[in-house]
Amino acid sequence: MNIGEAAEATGVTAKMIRHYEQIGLIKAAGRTGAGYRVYGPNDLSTLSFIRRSRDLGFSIAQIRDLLALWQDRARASSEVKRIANEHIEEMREKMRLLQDMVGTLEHLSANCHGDARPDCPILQQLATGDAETSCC
Amino acid sequence: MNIGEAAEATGVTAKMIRHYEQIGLIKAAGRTGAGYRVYGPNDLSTLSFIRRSRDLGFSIAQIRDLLALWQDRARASSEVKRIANEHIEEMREKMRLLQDMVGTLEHLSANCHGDARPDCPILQQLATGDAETSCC
DNA sequence: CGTGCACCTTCCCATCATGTCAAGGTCAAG
DNA sequence: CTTGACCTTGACATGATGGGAAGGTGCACG
Repeated sequence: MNIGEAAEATGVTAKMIRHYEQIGLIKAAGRTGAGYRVYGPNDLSTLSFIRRSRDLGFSIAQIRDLLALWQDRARASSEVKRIANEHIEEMREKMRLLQDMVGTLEHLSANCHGDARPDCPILQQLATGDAETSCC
Repeated sequence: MNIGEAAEATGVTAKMIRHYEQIGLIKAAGRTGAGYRVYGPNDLSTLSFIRRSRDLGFSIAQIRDLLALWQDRARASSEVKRIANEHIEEMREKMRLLQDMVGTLEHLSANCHGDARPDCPILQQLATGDAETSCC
């Protein structure tokens, strides 16, 4: 199986497959006489695993660990769970930060006329750091 | 005022001030005879404006627009509000994506024993794409 | 006046995951 | 044999930021 077919089958682009090989996330694929990379069912499973991990937002480093655990028959599920929970916490933290920013900006936007006049609490806040519109 | 003092005063690192100058976000600072950049009160205001904008998650491109509006006395606040609302929507979208990932992963994690045994619904899902633990 | 230290300058490289583009080799069908 | 689709490597870009090297400047203290 060529890299293009493997890409099609797993949803990982050919570009990324080569990249993952280069950074050592996956082992180097076999080659034909002409130098084409060749992929078998095992490789496809690994690539699909990576794709699903990325879809869940795991970083390359985390995927590296997950792959190692996946291929370790003596693994403890606690370790997998730890990585997952860590990642959940990271994502929750990102959401918190976004929520804070959205909250502030929503408040400012709500107090902005949004018409042709130039005065605007959003710019006011950005310029001075004063909330001026501490209305509530 | 030196770049270091300006950085201290505004919370924008010297590194980033130079960078913003290079990409044309701020105009080139004046220089002393020796080539040191010099900053005045106006420059500090601009840098603080940028810093607050970044704290609210605006991209450089958006900040460029906001700065232009800020310096335009004939601006319409509707334009500022539009940029802000656009940004709010972007952030909400990011939160939605995160929430989806967190939801899925939480579900998997909740069904993982997290003990010394190797079987683990998280790895199961990553490997096969089957939710196996469609318990509820 | 000299020395040392903190600061400044420019320039290059790294991150992270991904995309784009270019120049050239290979394969299969017509 | 040509054409077109595919493969190869390599370089460069993104966005915002950090790190570091190599060399010049400013100031205070002895």
